[in-house]
Amino acid sequence: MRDITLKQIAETLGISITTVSKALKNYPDVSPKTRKSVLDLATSLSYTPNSFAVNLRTKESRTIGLIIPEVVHHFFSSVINGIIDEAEKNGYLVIILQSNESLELEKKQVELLMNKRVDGIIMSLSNESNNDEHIKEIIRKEVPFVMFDKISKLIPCSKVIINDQKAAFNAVEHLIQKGCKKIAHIRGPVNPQNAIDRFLGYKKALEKNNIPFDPKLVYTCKNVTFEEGKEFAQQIINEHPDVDGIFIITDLVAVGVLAYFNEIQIKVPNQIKIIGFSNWFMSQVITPKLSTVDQPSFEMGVQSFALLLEEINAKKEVASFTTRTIELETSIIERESTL
Amino acid sequence: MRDITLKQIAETLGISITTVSKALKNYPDVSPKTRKSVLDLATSLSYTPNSFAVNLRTKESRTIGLIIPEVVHHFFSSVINGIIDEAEKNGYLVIILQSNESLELEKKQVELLMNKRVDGIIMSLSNESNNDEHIKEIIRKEVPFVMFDKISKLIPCSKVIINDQKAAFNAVEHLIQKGCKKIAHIRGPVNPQNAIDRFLGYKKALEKNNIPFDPKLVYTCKNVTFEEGKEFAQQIINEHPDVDGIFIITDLVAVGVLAYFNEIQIKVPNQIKIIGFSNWFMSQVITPKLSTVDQPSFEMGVQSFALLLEEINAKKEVASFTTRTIELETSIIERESTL
DNA sequence: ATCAATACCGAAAACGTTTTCGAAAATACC
DNA sequence: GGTATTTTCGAAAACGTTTTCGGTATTGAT
Repeated sequence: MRDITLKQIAETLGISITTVSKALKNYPDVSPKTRKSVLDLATSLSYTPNSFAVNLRTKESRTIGLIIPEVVHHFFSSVINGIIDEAEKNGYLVIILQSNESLELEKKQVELLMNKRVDGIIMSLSNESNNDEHIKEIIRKEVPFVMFDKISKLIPCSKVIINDQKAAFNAVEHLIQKGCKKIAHIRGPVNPQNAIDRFLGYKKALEKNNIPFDPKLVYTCKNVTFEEGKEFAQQIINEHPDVDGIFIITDLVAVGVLAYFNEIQIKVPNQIKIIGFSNWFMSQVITPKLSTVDQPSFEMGVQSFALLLEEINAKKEVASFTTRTIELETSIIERESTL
Repeated sequence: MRDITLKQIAETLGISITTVSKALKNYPDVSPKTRKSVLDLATSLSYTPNSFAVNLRTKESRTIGLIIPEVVHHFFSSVINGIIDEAEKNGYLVIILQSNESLELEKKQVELLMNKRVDGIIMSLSNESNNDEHIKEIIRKEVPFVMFDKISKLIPCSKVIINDQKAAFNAVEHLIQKGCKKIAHIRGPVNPQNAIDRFLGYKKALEKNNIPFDPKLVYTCKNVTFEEGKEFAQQIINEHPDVDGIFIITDLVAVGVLAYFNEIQIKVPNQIKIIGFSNWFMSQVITPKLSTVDQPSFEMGVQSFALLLEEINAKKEVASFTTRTIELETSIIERESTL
């Protein structure tokens, strides 16, 4: 039971391959009669074009690549969701690869996708990424390319981001409005731009409200885990027992902090107020419910693909294309941990 | 700056395309000298074969398709992780599609992947799936096919599963050993085999321990959500205030139950003991920590791909292939909610 | 020097599609 | 009926690779 090809249809109908192809693609120069007979036979044989041949001929695969640090992560899986959805609506499929936060692997994955000749690549940088060569290679080969969330400002490409600095600023001001006087910050790793920006937002909010900035109150995550949250919570309590508010890089870590405070019976929000980041599903399920910054992850995926598609289409029509940066809105979600 | 092709290498070297191709693929009938010159030029031009052409010629894409109900789900994203990892180790890429628990969409996704001519398909059924025609079509077209977790017993294909019935049996016996006398069950939807099996395991454990089975103590989820957990928890307390143990289809719902009990100050595990299913990350983070059944999701992904690869290779060598079913071990994880 | 065996190379077909361009057939116009 | 125009069709090239098979060129043996 071999696959149906144009040739077979052409032979059984006694016409040429050309005409069959044209009939199926609604070319104007084929008579209604032959078109109908082709269409009828094609559907009755349930013909589907050989995508390998189509790819070769048209030089496009209608497939895009997505590289993210990790799949098992609420934020990223939610972005994946948005990308897959939007891609499918436009007839594109998505190949997903992980960098596991490793620069080496990230490079390899980029290469893999280029060799696969995907029509475009969407990517969020790994924390290790401080080297841009492999990214620049994408641009140089003129493969449509969009970055989201963890971006590099040095790369000229379309981007979908949030304003991390502003969002962090608002989060910390929220703590201040709730009466916090001495606010610690558990920040993300050194490299990623969004960890830097959130830290800067924290600092600015303090400055604007005349709270002295104390670098000793800033704790830096290495792996951004639940366990790190617990450890830093302990450190903070030991080193600065008078801290009354903590702004934390992401909900997962914040939940670790809450867990430790629950253990040693420190009352949140009475004694210490806590605000996280990302609006992870879990933050509304933990006790006390975690205040956080909502990050529109699904929408980020949708917009990322939309931007990529723009670039893909521009490339096809050999039209000029100027990269764009879309900044999505965030909002403070007030729950029990800052009440 | 066009792509490098065999032809270009051949021309600059003044030899034939054939020889270039053979040199690159280590055919024996090319002299060491020409091989070296080809290899040198190829690397210096950083030649990579055009995968579209290779696909067409070899009739394989080294790409597989994966269809799951939803990406944003701890269990599935973890399986994805296993599949992607194992696939990549073997030189395969993974296209991911969601069925959103809809039969209609599931059918469409299967069709998409077949038209794309992926080398194989891995799938977990949606809850709506009671019709098998689209699945049988995969088998009929002899596309290598593996199902995991939510399978259909009627389809003759390789499968990776856990023994849901046994796992549920053990979970309920765990409750009994901890002293529970009246155990309720929040079960999954009607169709999926694993919801049925877990229910049967619950029933058997009661029987074996001479606890009368009461259908009124069984609550059936529609959407398997956190909210449903809260609702059913309320119902159980109202309708059967003397229930002292609950076995719940999955951790997400169990966390909903815990949340409700926390709200109305019912003590877990003192007043009611609770055991979930899946060992979702969150279950060890909530208070009280949730006892649960560990389901090796990553390993499920790994094994699923391994089985698929076996079938793909058998097909390539036109070797016979008999489908296999791998049953992975589960284990009870005892935490605070059943202490 | 002759013959056989081996080493090395390339022509060509094939994978299945898309698209250009010219030719043939049908229709229109006078 | 002859010419001009429009419809309709198909030959052929192209996309870039893999692989078969036959053909030289080279080596070795005698």
